[in-house]
Amino acid sequence: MPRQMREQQIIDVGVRVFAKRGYHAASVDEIAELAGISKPMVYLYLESKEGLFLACLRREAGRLVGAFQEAARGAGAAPELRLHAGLSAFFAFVAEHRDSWIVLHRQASELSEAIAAAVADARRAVMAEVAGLIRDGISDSGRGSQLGAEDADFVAHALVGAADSLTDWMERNPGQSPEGITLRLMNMVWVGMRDVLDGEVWVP
Amino acid sequence: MPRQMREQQIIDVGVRVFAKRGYHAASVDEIAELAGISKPMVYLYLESKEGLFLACLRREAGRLVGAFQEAARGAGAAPELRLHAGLSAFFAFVAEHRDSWIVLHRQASELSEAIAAAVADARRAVMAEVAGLIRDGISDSGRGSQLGAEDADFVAHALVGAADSLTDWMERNPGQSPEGITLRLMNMVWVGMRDVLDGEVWVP
Amino acid sequence: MPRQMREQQIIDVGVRVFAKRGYHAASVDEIAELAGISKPMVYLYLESKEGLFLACLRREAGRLVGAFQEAARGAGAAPELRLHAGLSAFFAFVAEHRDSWIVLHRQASELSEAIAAAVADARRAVMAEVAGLIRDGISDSGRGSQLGAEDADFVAHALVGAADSLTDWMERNPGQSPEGITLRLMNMVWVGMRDVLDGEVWVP
Amino acid sequence: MPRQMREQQIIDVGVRVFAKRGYHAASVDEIAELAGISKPMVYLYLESKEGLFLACLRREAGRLVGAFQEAARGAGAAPELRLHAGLSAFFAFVAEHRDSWIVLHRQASELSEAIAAAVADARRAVMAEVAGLIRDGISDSGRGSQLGAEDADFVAHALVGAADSLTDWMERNPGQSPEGITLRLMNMVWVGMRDVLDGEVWVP
DNA sequence: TATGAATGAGGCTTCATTCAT
DNA sequence: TATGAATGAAGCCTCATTCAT
Repeated sequence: MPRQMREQQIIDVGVRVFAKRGYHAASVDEIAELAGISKPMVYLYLESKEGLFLACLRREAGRLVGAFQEAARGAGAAPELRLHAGLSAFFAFVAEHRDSWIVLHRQASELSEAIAAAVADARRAVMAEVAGLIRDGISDSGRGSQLGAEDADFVAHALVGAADSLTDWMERNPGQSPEGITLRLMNMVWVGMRDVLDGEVWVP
Repeated sequence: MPRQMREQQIIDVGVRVFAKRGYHAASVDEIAELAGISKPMVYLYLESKEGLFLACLRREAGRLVGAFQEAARGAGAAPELRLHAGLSAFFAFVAEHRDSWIVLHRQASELSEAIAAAVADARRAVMAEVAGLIRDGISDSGRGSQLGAEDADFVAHALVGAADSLTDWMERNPGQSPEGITLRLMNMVWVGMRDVLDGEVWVP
Repeated sequence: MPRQMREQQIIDVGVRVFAKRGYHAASVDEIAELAGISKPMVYLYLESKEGLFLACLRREAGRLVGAFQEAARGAGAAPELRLHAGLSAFFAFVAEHRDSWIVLHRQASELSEAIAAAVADARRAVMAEVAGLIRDGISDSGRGSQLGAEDADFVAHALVGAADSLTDWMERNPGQSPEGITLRLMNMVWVGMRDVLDGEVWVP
Repeated sequence: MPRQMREQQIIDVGVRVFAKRGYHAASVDEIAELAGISKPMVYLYLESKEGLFLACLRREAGRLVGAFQEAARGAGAAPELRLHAGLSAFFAFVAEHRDSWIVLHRQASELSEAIAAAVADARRAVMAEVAGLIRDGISDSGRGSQLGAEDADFVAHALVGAADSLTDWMERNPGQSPEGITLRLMNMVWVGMRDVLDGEVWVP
């Protein structure tokens, strides 16, 4: 079997196993066995466990970014349409390529069940707290409530994820005060939510 | 030294080391040494490596959630004020307790440097793509541009984080189509951003 | 609590725990806890784990030998009566003091379940083989068969145990050939069994 | 070196070391070193310390049972001849394969020297007691004394071993009273011994 | 008499990785 | 191109045992 093919085949298995077990728990032994080859082949083609993981990472990241770009590019000139198309492609990719997304997103499976459960609990507690505030905000606004519990949960996920990710931005922008960041995020999300409740709608 | 104190001291060190090395790479040996005690003490007080990690996780999660709740509770009745105060406390906590946040957020450090770099690269590529669209959207809107590159980056981080987190929501709400999720997210973020550009501002 | 009493109390617990877990698997921690005292007390009174075990061993061995001697002594002058009484006391002791016997006899519990099972299997195979021969011998003898399967099993146990124990004798009597030992054992057991089948009976 | 061979070689060493040290005191390190290989090989071929011990146990048990069966099978039709041949093979095996027998029989070496000595002392005391009775019985019987001290010791070993082993039988036959067991054992052994003294001899 | 706190030492096990063919 | 055989290194965990009080 030609080198190119073998390599792809190993990466295929790698993605599957890394997704299932996480980086550390995955063993080269298992990957080699599932790929139907011997361990030295893995090392010959991918250098090391890390090399193999990087190859998996890069291929899947490329595919994900590619899907986003292609969709965005094909959606005309308007930037909001391009963004919309890109996001749409992203969610579709995640829905269709579970293992790829898990490897890129890594998490959960990397840690033991007990730990993963504790992490999930903590995150769930935060979500609940935030979702509660959102719900209160909605009913307080008196704007009627097209938004139910599910929606509040949706907004909470988006908000928590945004905050989570902004901690990276914060790190890269040392001048910014936590307070400033908070205000910006509130403006973006809260104003958007309020206006949506007011009937303002965006459609592609 | 009394039991209670020792336990907290071990957890202190644990948070530091787990933050620096990640769960797998952290060794109980190192933690014991930095705590100035022998390994058996760690096991006597925290049961196992996993037990120690869980203790770290729980204590720091409790502190974070506590900070959020306390701030929210002290901010009056209006939900948006409470949300604002909570977020503010969150960002302040993250800024002040680096290690705690890293342990809770885990990530990068769990993996080797090369891998963490590759992950960061992929994420940065996505960010750049998205930030570009945001910038285009802003200039297109002709609304003048109070928002510069830094702001676009901010929005991109928030948006990507939100999308990232919504993949979990998606998993828990199987009936939802990727397309529906996309639309909701666009409405929340894009409308908010547009209206902010139009001068609508939220202040606490 | 006076030293004497404490010591006996610790030994009581020791016998129980050593019987249940075997020497290695028994932990001083458990013994101290069950005795309701702290570990240093165990060391203060019994020197070491080994010292504790030896104390258990000696006390129980003394009791067993004592029971045997006392019974034998009280059974009159005829040696076979004395032997009979001693054996009787022995079996009664074993039946009544399970833990003591297990500690003296040690075995099974010393090893993991899987290993103990394997050992038991091997011994059972040997028993079956021998019991088969015994049964054959009985029916061959044409002497009618007061002895059933249960009896054959009894004889097999006795015979195998005797052989087993004679390996020690063999070791202490290097001049003896295996063949000679065999002949002696056969004479003792087989002749006895045959004569018993012929109706010769011994009663105390 | 081919896999099969290595495995046998490891088991060879295992038997030697387990016999010398006992299961718990034996270390995989030592076994690997004596086998001239690295520890991981032991685990690759035998799974675990327990797996290695079980392999030793099974191989040696198989050999012992095999020797017994083969001898018995080749000894003609008369059951007593077959039993005789089997016992003969057993004692020969034990004499020739010290380590195998120790591993199968385990004992002494499992425990520390001091403990093993104490156990031996206790057993020796019992033996002496019993042997005394036997001697007395012989001289009492007035049948002359072809049997000397050595013989009495032999009978004592057999008798004690039989009694020892019958405690297992007793456990498996709960209906049986200690007294009943005693009577049976006396009949079997004492009658045999008496008749042997009377000149009744069994020869193959 | 009694103990809470502490440790040195050592064992089993598992990898990622590489020869030699 | 392909592999069967082999290992260095390191980690988690558990004990018997002892201070200092």
